[in-house]
Amino acid sequence: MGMLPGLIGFNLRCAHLALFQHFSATVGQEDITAPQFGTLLLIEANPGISQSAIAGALRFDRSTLVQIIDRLEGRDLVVRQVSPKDRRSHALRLTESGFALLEQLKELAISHEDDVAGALSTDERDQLIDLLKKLYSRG
Amino acid sequence: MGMLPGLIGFNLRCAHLALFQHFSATVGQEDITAPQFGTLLLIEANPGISQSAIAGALRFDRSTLVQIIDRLEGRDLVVRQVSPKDRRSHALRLTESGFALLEQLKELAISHEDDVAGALSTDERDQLIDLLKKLYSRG
DNA sequence: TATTGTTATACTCTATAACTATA
DNA sequence: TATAGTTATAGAGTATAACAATA
Repeated sequence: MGMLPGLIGFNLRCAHLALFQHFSATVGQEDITAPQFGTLLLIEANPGISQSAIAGALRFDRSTLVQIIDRLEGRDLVVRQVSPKDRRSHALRLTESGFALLEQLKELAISHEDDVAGALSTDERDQLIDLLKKLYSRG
Repeated sequence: MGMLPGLIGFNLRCAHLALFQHFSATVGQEDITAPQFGTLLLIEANPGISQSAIAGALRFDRSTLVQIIDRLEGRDLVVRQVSPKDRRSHALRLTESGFALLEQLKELAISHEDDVAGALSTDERDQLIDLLKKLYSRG
């Protein structure tokens, strides 16, 4: 395998691929992608949040958020309301079905998480998250 | 941010994104993507390797390898030879320019690696790779 | 029958650039 | 002049399905 197994990038790629596939097979049963799931969580935690704020938090372009919200709104999980404070921006909220689905998704996500972290102890899991945060929290 | 910061998947995604962008800005100067780089390394380490073997090692579909090799062959970095052992398969080898470019790429990759791992100690770096391997080496 | 590579095709994810409405 | 969102478009990355040649 040459130098590949010693590179952070290669191992990150493999892990990301494996997790992504497992996510699709579990949480994805409900036809939700990881960016969509993250968006729903942010709206739940911050009712009335704007598209740009989500884009900033998830490190996406504004135009990418348009498409994510389009799909979620098309499925009646999210509504765009005109913000009373700034009429350029949209205040996003979960619908009833949005809340209901998100509850299911969170349960699926937890069992997905437990499943993929099955090979790790609790300490190792915390360590891993810590190291990953260090990796992307600067630069 | 809701439950996001506590999820392995979210942190893996952010780290992967950050590394991918850094890779593009450094190793990618030579118009080489991560899968192309991995492919070149595998061919160098295993002259005469087949497309399917690479696909297996990198966890890609066979049809994806066709396109990767197409691009590398189009740039005269790799050649497809008919395998003497199994005339269905292609024995892949680096060209002179392939070898030359790969030398440059390896240097770039090492400094890319040092750069992104700058926030980590040597121990932490080894730990991270170890934990990532555990994550994808089963299931 | 099974496997290697190929083709044609399509889908997802993401971004860029130009636009509008509002600030 | 700057910002929020939108549109149209494009590119990268990857996969599926059907096919030819070979095993």
